[in-house]
Amino acid sequence: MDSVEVPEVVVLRLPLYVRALSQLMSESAEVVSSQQLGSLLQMTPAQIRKDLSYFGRFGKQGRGYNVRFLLNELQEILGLDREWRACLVGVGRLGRAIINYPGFHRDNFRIVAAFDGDQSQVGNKIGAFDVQPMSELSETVCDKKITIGIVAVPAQQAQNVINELVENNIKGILNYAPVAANVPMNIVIRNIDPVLSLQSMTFYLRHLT
Amino acid sequence: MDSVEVPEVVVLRLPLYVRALSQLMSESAEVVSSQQLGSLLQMTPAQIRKDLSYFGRFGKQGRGYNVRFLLNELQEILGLDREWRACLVGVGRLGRAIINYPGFHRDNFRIVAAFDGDQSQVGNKIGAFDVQPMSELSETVCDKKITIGIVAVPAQQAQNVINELVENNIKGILNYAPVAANVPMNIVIRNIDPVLSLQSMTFYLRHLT
DNA sequence: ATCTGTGAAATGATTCACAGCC
DNA sequence: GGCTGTGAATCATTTCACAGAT
Repeated sequence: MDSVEVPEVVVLRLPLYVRALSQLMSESAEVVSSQQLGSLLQMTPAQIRKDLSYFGRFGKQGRGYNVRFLLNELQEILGLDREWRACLVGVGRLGRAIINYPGFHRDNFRIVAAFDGDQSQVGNKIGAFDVQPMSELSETVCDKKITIGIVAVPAQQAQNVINELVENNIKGILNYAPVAANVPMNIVIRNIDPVLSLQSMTFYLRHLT
Repeated sequence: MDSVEVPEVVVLRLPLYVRALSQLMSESAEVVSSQQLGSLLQMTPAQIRKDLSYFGRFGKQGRGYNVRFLLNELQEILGLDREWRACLVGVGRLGRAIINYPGFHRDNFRIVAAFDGDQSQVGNKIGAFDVQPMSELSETVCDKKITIGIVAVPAQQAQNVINELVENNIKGILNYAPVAANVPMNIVIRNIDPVLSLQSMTFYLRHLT
């Protein structure tokens, strides 16, 4: 219940459980043990049980967890039982790819507006909607009940864009720009940075060939 | 030196240091303290010093770290002092976006081949090269000295594709498919999954509106 | 017999705090 | 005065191991 004392690492793992449970649902599994879930996700059963125990007692001793029930509970805990609306900032190649990526939509994250600081992009049609100028951010965020901003601008502009988003009432930021952006403590930011992933990977590969 | 006992969290942070140092270089900074680096990256100076101490003594007491020198050392530690070649598997929308993403190339990661299991994609031109059938994987990996595989296929096919990559001598995998893939212990895998990021974000946002 | 939920123990990561050097 | 490098202390996370439920 008291989300303040749930370790962040635990929260980061909950979506993995949601995904595994969704898969089990689609396979018509009715019950799953922490053991099975663990081997599906390559984690120890103890960790799964401990993680879940932060939020309640969802299992039955001797049996395991009801798949549908646990999935529902976790979705509610994560706030996934509703639609989330996001705006995209930056409609270059990356931004366009993000808009067209069907994965967000499938999981109830809807991109409902697109902005760009570049005048030459403004007014262009991208998918279903027009690219808007940043000056319309405030109004659109309010009108369309947007809570999440997706940042797909060049590194140099990212911090400014993020500042603008925060000033205009955006609460969560998914940042694709390769920068360690600064945000106020009450804002949640997540960075997507494949180059960083590769650069830590090569540490382990460097002695090959 | 002995990379086995460097904690993985530390390795994951090194690329952040590399990036910050690159930026400092471009601003012609010559020296930087753990303090300054920390405020740039929002980390404690102690953590930075401790992280670096796993690999050597790079700083000068009373002064700090020479930017160029530290950058070079870290790049060498991470194996970034050479080019890494990767192949892409899956040339759908996501795959095409990945090929066109200039960020990899800028940091010396080169995508040098593209594959797709779908016959109708094979032979199409994507950027500079032809889409190849999976049957040519083995030969191409060998000929072009590819060590990294980038997976951009639908979730359902991902594990199979990853298995094929591993069987064909790929040592590192950057996986964009939303699955918890299984790989042998000697293979390094990194997952890029923006939906997971959003789903853990909403935990903190769920009580808004 | 099987599996959860959970305190306690063990392990791991971060931060402190200071000696030593510039 | 300022800063690094690092043991020691603190704090966080994972794993163990078992009582209790089915």
